Amino acid sequence: MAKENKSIYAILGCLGKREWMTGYDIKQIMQKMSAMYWAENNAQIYPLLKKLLIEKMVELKEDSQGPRKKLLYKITPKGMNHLMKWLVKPPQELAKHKDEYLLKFSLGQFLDQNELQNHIENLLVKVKVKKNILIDGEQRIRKEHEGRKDCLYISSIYEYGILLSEAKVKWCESILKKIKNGDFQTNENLK
Amino acid sequence: MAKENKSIYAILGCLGKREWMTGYDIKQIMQKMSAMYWAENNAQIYPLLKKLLIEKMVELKEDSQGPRKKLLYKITPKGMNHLMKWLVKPPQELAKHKDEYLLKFSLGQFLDQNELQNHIENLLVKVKVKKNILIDGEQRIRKEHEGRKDCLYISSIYEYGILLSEAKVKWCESILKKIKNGDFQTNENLK
DNA sequence: CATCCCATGTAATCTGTTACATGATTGA
DNA sequence: TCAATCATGTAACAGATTACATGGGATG
Repeated sequence: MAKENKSIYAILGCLGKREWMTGYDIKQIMQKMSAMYWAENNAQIYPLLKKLLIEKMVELKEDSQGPRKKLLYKITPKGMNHLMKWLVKPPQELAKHKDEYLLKFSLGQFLDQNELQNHIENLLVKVKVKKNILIDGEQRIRKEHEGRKDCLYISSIYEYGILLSEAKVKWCESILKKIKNGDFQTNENLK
Repeated sequence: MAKENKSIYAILGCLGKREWMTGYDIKQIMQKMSAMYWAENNAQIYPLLKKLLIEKMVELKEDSQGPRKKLLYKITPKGMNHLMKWLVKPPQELAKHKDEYLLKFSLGQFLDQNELQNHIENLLVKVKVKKNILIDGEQRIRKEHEGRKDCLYISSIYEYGILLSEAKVKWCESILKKIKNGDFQTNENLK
């Protein structure tokens, strides 16, 4: 059985929340979500919008009023129905990912101790930066989305990212302690 | 600039740790790693091994001794050098992922309260199961890999997975509390 | 005698990324 | 007037997934 393309649900979901959005609007939203749980780029969004239009999941309105031409999309009842059917089904899998940091770390025996330490310090910095971005983002969402139906959902997703970042910080710090303690077998000769 | 295919480093990394492995052996290892940070399936491994062979990053030995023919690969100095060059470079990005649970959760306003609750309970169960698998896995690694250079690396990666699982459990539980408290705006009419 | 594991692979399809092309408006 | 942002898109390529094909050996 062909796997369903979940990207279309991400797009339909955006359109379910707000009517008459452009492909560009959707891309902007996706970009914000991408930090947390979903990424989509415009080489996917525009063709998928066309596909959804052909399947009558969305409808199109051209806006020539404003200064420039915009293509505005709205979800149809058929599209909403399609979204809902998928939404109520239990998700199939936990998120899988390819993590370059962990791949390199798993091969740490081939690195010098200071190279290994650099990688983890580098990761720690990035995770801390991301955590702060998420903390700010959550504050912003609480204000901007106040009163909106999805406010608590979105801020909860930020909360999720923050909790995970904290766990990662904890891990990095414990690893750094072990590295400095010389616990890891590294490669100080070859190369 | 074309993005480098990191899958080849995952394969070279496996071969860097142990000589004369078959494609099947590599696949088995990848399968274990996939729970944590890297997934690769055999439709990628076999063609990549051939590519690596052509590029003289690995060498091949055919084993006809045993009951069935095996193709055994070993990393070459050139391959090792290629691996090392990549390994010392700072990783470029934090892991991105598409998380179906979070996507559905972000659209929770379209679900009934009990459907929303089901999704999170479902996630909580899976995360707890995964956490226990990782705890067992870490124990096993500590024994099986004892004395091996990568023992602490691999067990640390399990530790990473465990810490993240714990953070997820914490999140699910706090969300469930809020759902039961009726904090989330859900859709009890439509559909 | 069936099923699972070992072992190697391919074809077709789907998904994702990069780079590019185009051009208007806004703000410093 | 220059850069950033708004806005829509495509081509080419890279990567991943599914399903299939093949067949020996071991276990029950």
